[in-house]
Amino acid sequence: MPVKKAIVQRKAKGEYHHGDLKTSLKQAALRLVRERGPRGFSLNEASRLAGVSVAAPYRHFDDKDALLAEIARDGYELLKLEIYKSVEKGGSLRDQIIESGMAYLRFARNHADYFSVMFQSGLNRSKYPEIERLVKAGLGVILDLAKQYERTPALAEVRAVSTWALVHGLAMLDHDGALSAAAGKARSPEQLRPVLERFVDQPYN
Amino acid sequence: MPVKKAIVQRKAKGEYHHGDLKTSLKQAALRLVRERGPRGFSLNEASRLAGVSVAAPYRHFDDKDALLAEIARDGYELLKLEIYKSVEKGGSLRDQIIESGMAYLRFARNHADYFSVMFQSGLNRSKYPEIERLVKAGLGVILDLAKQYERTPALAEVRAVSTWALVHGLAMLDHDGALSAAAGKARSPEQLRPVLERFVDQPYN
DNA sequence: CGGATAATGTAAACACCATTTACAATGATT
DNA sequence: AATCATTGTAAATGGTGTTTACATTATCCG
Repeated sequence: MPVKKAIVQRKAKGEYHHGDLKTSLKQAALRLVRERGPRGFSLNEASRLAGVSVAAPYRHFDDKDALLAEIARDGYELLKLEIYKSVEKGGSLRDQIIESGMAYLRFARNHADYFSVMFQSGLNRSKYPEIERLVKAGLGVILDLAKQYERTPALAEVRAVSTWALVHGLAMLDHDGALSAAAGKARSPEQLRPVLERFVDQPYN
Repeated sequence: MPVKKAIVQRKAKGEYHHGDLKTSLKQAALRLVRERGPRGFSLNEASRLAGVSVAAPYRHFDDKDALLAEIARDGYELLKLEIYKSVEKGGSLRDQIIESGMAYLRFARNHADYFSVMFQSGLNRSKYPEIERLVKAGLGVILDLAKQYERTPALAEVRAVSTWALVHGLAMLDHDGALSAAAGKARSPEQLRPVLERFVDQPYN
């Protein structure tokens, strides 16, 4: 019979060890980001949420940035998975491209907390090579699709870069409400599908 | 004969008043952002750079966020100016659209510090209506161009949103080095011009 | 099994930071 | 010249990131 789970697993009262402090800290951080924005997160408060002293996190992370970076990494991995899933769902090449873009847009919506940490926390990504690696791998997927879609490598590169930028830009603008603010109405990711379709369907001559 | 200007105007030794503390603080903040990233800025250090006590900033800004917000506002205004300039430079409608996009890309490069504060500082923009207003005005420009460029309002909206997103996405990816990292070589904004041209030249049927 | 050792926690301390308060110096106005 | 708003200071408060020395627990090896 499992103990009732809090949103963030706290250390049990009489215990000395927490059990899974690392993931608890990440959850706590994400919760703080969700509630107070990408800058509203402090290690101390996360420690408190996990029921642990303020020095405990340093057994699991070099410093605050390292915790943030690991969350970002988790986010990139999550995003990668969702994109893979949507590509593997098959369909025509064109549909694969569109679906992977839609997966990106849905990710920005459904995991706004991760998205904030990934793109708005001001993290120095170059200090964390594993993240760089994931970003490049992400572009690799897009580039592969584009190469099949276009006749020449040069066209493929243009196609890949612009598709990536368009999707990322849409996700960004959507993420901080610029789109719905501009339109004066709420927008679901699905409503952006035509934008993506039009873009993908246009030939590069 | 003007006094030799430091990068950030410091208070003169014997003086009690600074003279232009407000802009000095903004310059100091921008410098810190430039040198240490969007999170590497503290009011205390900015005060020190301006040669003033840590309480002085509060005569000019409600709090730290208000200073950040004002810098962001300056950035939006600067961007607006550059876009206006490039639109007014004339040329065909198509060229106006492309040139305003290029102005955006150049801005992200030449004013990376402002760009960071505007889009990566995690500022709560909804708390600062003047910024919201500027963002909407920016979209207004794009929407106007798109309306002239397309036959129907619906097409114009799609055109406007996707153009905005593409340009913003390119600027973002360029800003944090994702593009050059992916290509394995440096990229100048000019090298992105073909991406923009192809996009604008594609008809929406 | 039991003891050594690694892993994981705590408490206390440090320097820094954002912000407030009471007060001082200066500038502007009548 | 007296008055009052503006703009600065010093000192204090409570929060933060991080380190250090020490305590507890888990793990591994004889």
